[in-house]
This record gives sequence, structure tokens and C-alpha cells, in this order.
Amino acid sequence: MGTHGPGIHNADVAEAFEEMGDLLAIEGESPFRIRAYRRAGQVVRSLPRELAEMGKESEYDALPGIGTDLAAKIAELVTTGHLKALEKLRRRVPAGVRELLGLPGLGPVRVRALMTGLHVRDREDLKRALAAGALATLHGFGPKLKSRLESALAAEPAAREARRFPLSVAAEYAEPLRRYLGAIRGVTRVEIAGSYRRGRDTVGDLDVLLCAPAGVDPFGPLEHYRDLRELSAAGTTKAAGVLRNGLQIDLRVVPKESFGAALQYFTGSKDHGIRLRRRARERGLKLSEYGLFRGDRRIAGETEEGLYRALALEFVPPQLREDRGEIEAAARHALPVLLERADLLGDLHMHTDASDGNDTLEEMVAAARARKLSYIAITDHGKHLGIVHGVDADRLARQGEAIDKLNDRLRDITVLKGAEVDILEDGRLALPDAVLAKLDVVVIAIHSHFGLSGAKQTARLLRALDRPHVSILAHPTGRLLGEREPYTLEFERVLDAARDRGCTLEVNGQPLRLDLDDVHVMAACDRGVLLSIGSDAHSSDQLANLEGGVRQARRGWARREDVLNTRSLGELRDILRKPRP
DNA sequence: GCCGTTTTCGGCCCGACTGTTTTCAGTCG
Repeated sequence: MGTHGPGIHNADVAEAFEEMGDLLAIEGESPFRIRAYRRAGQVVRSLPRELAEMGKESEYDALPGIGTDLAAKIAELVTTGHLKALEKLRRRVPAGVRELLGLPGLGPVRVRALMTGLHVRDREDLKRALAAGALATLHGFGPKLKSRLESALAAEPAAREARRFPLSVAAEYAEPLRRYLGAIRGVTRVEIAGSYRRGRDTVGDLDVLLCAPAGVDPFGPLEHYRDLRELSAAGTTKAAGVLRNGLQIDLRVVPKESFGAALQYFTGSKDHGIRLRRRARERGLKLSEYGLFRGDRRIAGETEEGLYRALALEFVPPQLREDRGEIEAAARHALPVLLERADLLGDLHMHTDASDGNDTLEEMVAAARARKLSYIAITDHGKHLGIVHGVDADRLARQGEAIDKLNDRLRDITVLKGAEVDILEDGRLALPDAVLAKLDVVVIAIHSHFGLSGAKQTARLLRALDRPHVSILAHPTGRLLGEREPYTLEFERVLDAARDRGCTLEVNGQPLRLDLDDVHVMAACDRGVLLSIGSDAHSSDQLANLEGGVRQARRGWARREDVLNTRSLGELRDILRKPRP
């Protein structure tokens, strides 16, 4: 948001619409109206631009799933900070009632029955009603549901919240599982679908698809798998279990002729799938996890490629399947050619043992050569209070000499001199301009004072971006998955400042950072800000972080041309040297 | 409430499972 207005962000609008959807559902409204609100909420949540900055109702109306009515509601929220329709609903449905929707077995119909029939207003009321045996008087509440609700209500609040795992953690379990299952006799193919395949930064469970002919029982051997904590509900084609770290797994055996349809279905996202099925229906077809059908005849489904083709769509890479416009683009054959790992010619963010890295300069360079990178920048932490083991101007100079010697000797790689310079609380940088002027690459980053107000944090970053010689703003939002939320920021102003000053924003590939995230990547590309995929490696093996950065950038629709370190060394030097406008 | 290769009105994704019913609504993914 800018300097005026009530400071409504897209997430606030999305939350308002999602709450509208829930409350309307409890009121028994038309399911289609409810879906319209929920869909609008999702659209708004993953929008790369701030609604408050768009400003025109006609622009809102042009968004998918937003019509005249919802456009007006967005305008109302953005200008007044309130939504009258929502406030009216809240007067009829208490806040605690909405929370009941999260309990297993309780959907809008039963929640409404509890509210109107037993005057239940929250979890506490429900506990009392259960204890008093009052639920038996309601239609649709039997003994099974009663005990299910009792145990759910007894669970600690922490256990209530569905736990998500960082993708990197899930991968440590998923890949060995994939190999184990693939080695089972008769299993011809194993795919891990779901948000894992879409490359989301966190996953809630693993959806595993196995291709095997009838008669093969893959779930027998699974019982002996070392990482399996429990296996429940193992039938012949479906099984569910929990891995040692608590990660839920759902497995299915799928016949060859349906494998593509099942893979598409279980890869999701849900909204992407809904859009596909609607498209099928518009063409007089029916799409399900079993295939694409005209009447009883299967016309596609063995492969995903065939499925998309039969729907007159370009193949949509899993990372784009979030219903953020990819189906429209695929219909026009206008999907972006996404960035690939092989497009990266270099890595502009890594550390050595001169600061807090594990490996020497020579070891990092050797690892980069092994990965066929043609240039890298060594960006050790600059020394100042608060950064242990930082490099000062002297050590930077000595490192520079060592780099010169390496460059004299090496033909296939160029080592650039750099530093990761701390942005101090007031926006000054931890090393003086005269020192930065001697470097090829200046990475700047925030490592402290995460809790400043949005206005102060933004001013701090803008001031830092104003310094001469700055090349890359690293991990721009400061989030750490599962540990720290992104700091409050007026992100669009940072984007504009970065673009105007020719500064690049990093997509940091560290598994717990992945920062920028997908939505921010999209916003940056939309605004014409160049990205840099950085490993932020603190040891030679961590150059593999580049892959995570690429995955995240792809989810934000980034193409090769959106990324600085796809450029040749000559072009890179031109861009880094580009005088500030 | 949205939306248009049949449409400005009349549709709106699909299938499985569960537990509650007495033939199926509600929930879930």
C-alpha cells in the first residue's frame, strides 16, 4: 500500500472473502455463491500486485472470478477497511461457530444444525453439548461422529493444526521411499504427486502413485519399510500411513491406462483440476482420475501430455498448476518458457571459511567447476558488530589477491569478488562505499531488527538500495520456513526502487529460505525487476541449493530472460557496471 | 456470484467414503 488508505493488503481481502464463504455456507446459501467467494479469496491471495495500488474497480472486475459485485466489495474494503456484508453476517454467525468447521466430520450443514438446534456458539458449547448427550437429538449425528468430535476437541490446539513440512525435509523421506517402491517386483512406475510435485515450499503429505498390473501387491513389502511408523487402511489399491517424522503418506496403485489421469488428478492443485474438469465438460467430455471420457469411451488418460492435448491445451508444467492463469495461457499456447537449471551460468551468492562458510575459496571454486558454472561470486559476510567471523576491508583485499591468482590460473571459470553486506537498522551499510567500489558484486541483506514497522522496514531497505555499488538484495523478505515470518514490508515500493536503481532481487535457494517466494517472484517479473538465483552456499555441496531457487522461480513464472545469472559473463559485467539512473 | 466455441440465463467438477439411514446426505480430497 502507499501512504494513503486504510492499509488493506491482498491477504486481508482474501481472508474477508474466505470468511464470507464460510459464513454463507453455515447459513445454507447457494453452494455456487459460496464457491464464488472462496475462489475470489484464492485469486486475490496469489495476486502478484497489491489491490490497493490498482485502485480502479474496472481493473478488479477484469480479474478471473471477480465480477461487478465482488469488484465493488474489494473497492469497499480497500477504501474503508470494512465490508458491510461481512459485518452483517458476523452478527448472525458467532466467530466461534466458524471455527467448528475445522473439526472432522463437521461441515456447514452440521455446524448450522448445532448452532440453530442446540445454540452452540463455540468449542466450549460443543463440549458441553457432547457431555450432556444432546447431539443424539439432532438429525445426522450418530455415535461414531460423537466420539470423533470428542477426541478432536480433547486434542491440544497444536495438534489441531495440520502440520506442513518444508519441501527439503519431505524430500529426504520421499526420495528413498520412491526408490524402495520402485524396486518392488511388478511395480513399473512410481510418482510422488501432490504439492511435492508442484514444488511448493512446504508439503502437507505425500501422494504416491504406483503403476502395477493387477495381481501385484506392493503394500506387502511396504510394511517392512524402515522409515514407516504405521500403515493403516492397506487395501489392494489404496494404502495410507505415517513416516517416522510424522509425514502422512497416501498411496494408490493405478493401472497403466489411467496413470496420466491419476497423476494429473493427484498432482493438483485442486483449483487447477476443477478448471480442467470444467473445460472437459464444456467440450461434452468427462474428466476424472480414471481418464478423459466421451460417453463410455476413454479418449485420453494414459499420459498427462495426452490429457492436456485432448483438452486443446499446451502441457502445463506441474509448478504452474495453481490456477493463476496457466490454463488460459495454455489454451492460447502462450505459456512462458520457464527457467531451467541448465540456464544458470553462474552463482552470485556464496560463502567461504573466511566468514561463516565451511570450505575454502579453492574448494568452493572446484565445486562450482564440477557443476559447470562459468562464473561465481564469493560473497563473505562483511565484518561489523553482530556478524561473527565477518571479513573486514583488509581481509577482503587479501581474498581479492587470492581470487586474482585463481583467475590467472583457471580457464573455464571466472571468480568474481564480492561481499554480503549487512543492512543496519537505519538503512546504512556495514562496509563503506570505498570498499564496495572495489568489488564486482555487492550483495546486501537484512540480518537483524526484523520486527520494525512496515514503514520503517521499507524506508530502511529503500535507503540501502540508494547506496552506490549495490548489486543484489539477498533473501528480500527474510522469512525462514517454520521459524520466522517475512518481515512487514511495502513490497511494491521495494520492487520499484530496485528496478529504478538497476538492483537485482535474489531468489535465495536455501531450503528454509526460498526467498523470494513464488508470488513475490511473479510480482517482481511483472514489475520488470531482474532476479538472481543464489545458492547462499555455506559449503561446497550446498551449491545444489540453486535447484531449489530455480524451482521457486519457475513457480513464479520466471523465464530465462528474467534472471541475471543466466547472462554471459560479459553481459553480467555490463549490467553490474550499469550506472545508476 | 460468475460467466460464455450452445449461453446475458442457466448452468456451475468428480468420485469415494462414512455413517447414518431405510435410500443417501454430508464430508473430504
